[in-house]
Amino acid sequence: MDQNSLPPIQTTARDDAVLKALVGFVRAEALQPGERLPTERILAERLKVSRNTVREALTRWEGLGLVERRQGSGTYLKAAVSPDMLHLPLTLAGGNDFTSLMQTLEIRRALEAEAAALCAERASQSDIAEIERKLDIMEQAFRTRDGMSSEEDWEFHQAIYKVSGNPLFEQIIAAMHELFHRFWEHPLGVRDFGHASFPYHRTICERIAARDPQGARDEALKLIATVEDDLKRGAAKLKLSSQT
Amino acid sequence: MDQNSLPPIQTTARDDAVLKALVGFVRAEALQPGERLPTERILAERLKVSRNTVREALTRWEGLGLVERRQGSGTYLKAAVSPDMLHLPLTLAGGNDFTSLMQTLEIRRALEAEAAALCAERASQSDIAEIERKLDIMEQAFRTRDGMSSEEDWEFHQAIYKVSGNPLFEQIIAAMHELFHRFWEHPLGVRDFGHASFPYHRTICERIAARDPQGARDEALKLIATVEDDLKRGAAKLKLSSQT
DNA sequence: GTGCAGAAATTGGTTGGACCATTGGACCAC
DNA sequence: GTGGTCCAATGGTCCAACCAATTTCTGCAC
Repeated sequence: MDQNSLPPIQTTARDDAVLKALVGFVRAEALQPGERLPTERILAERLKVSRNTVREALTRWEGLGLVERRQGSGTYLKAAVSPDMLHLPLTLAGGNDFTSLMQTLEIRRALEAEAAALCAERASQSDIAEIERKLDIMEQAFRTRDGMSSEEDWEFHQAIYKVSGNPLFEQIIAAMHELFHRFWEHPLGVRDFGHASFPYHRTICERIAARDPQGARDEALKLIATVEDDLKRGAAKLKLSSQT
Repeated sequence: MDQNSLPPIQTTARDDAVLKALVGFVRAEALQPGERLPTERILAERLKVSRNTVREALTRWEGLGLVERRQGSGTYLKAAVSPDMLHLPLTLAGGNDFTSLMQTLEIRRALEAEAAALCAERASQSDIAEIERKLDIMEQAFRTRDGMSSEEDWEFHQAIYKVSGNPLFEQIIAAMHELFHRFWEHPLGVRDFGHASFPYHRTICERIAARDPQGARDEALKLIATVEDDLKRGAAKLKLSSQT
């Protein structure tokens, strides 16, 4: 027998019920990110549950980054919600060391290559034009400021993920990106970090425009490889300076 | 001005303080995953905070999958904790249609191949032995029950992710796995779903044992390709039957 | 002693009510 | 307008119970 055919009854699921009701409310009211939710006291009254229960439910959502609570002000929606969301709490033990950063790059290497290949397969003419536009903006910023620009660089990559047709790429890589940059002010002291990756943005774009999935994949791999090299150089430098 | 030079002050941080103390406790007692934490009442007393505050803190950890609460039994550690853990909750919008399932497979294809390759590079002799053991169990189950066994199959794959040395692989692929199986009782009516993937488990294992990253990658790609084929066959069948 | 049903203790889940700290707007003096 | 004070609204914390699920103990039948 399929054990899923008889799910365990949920006699106690107050928090989840509250969240479910809240999803319904958000959708019914068409609340957008940034807007304010009802106060805890009102929710408790409306849903006929204790305010404490409401708080536990909201604490869950807060931990998931779906809402933000501001004492004295209210609770605000931070992201879109839908009934069939899947929450994936990524936990990276070890934090700010070299290993963790390298791990985010391993994930990104795999996904970046796949996204570039899919993009090359599926891009329409207008898609390609848009990617080239982002590339121009990025190269412009690079020359003007004589260095990689996180902002414009990121937008170029996002354009690729978008054209890949699979929103999961953007979501997951964005998570890796944030994980990476959370420890990235300039802790590793590599001044020209990212410089080496610059030329590969154009080559990726060219392979996509040529509808060459394998070529796009290869160029994406080269790009990530340069970032990995930068990271290793930074780590070596750090190790050296901490051994004095 | 760097806007980071003047971060907002944190006047209240009771929950975080509780979690910080709890991290210290877990490390001091060298608690392993599976072991039980002190009861909420004891924690409240020891930390001189309300039980409510303790509960909010634990709710956070529960949402992050670090801890599991069982009414009447206790609160149990589910994963290793460290002071400098990094959490990034990722929420994926799920869908139950063919496209969504295909998208999870695209992600999995990229990650599965990379994980297999890394595994082939990094596996020790004992790692290989462990993977072969899981493979034997899976094949045994396959022959006994004459069909793919989700449970044993999944354990085999997990063994590979583990040996890859990067916990993110397991975390992300597990999410894709759940997303996939959430709408998978047998909705597509493909009886022998998964049969075609069977032989590739052994070939992957062989390439890993031979320390052949590229070979392992190729076999992993073939495995995912069979699943994609099954999915497409199921979708075609479904389309046909719904057109009657 | 063994085995098992039922009582008792333990533990997380929920409730209601109270008070504190922060916020943001209203109002006022200048 | 500027700056200050006051005040109501809101999230944060606390307390003291009680409920519900689980575990442990107890005592009886055998």
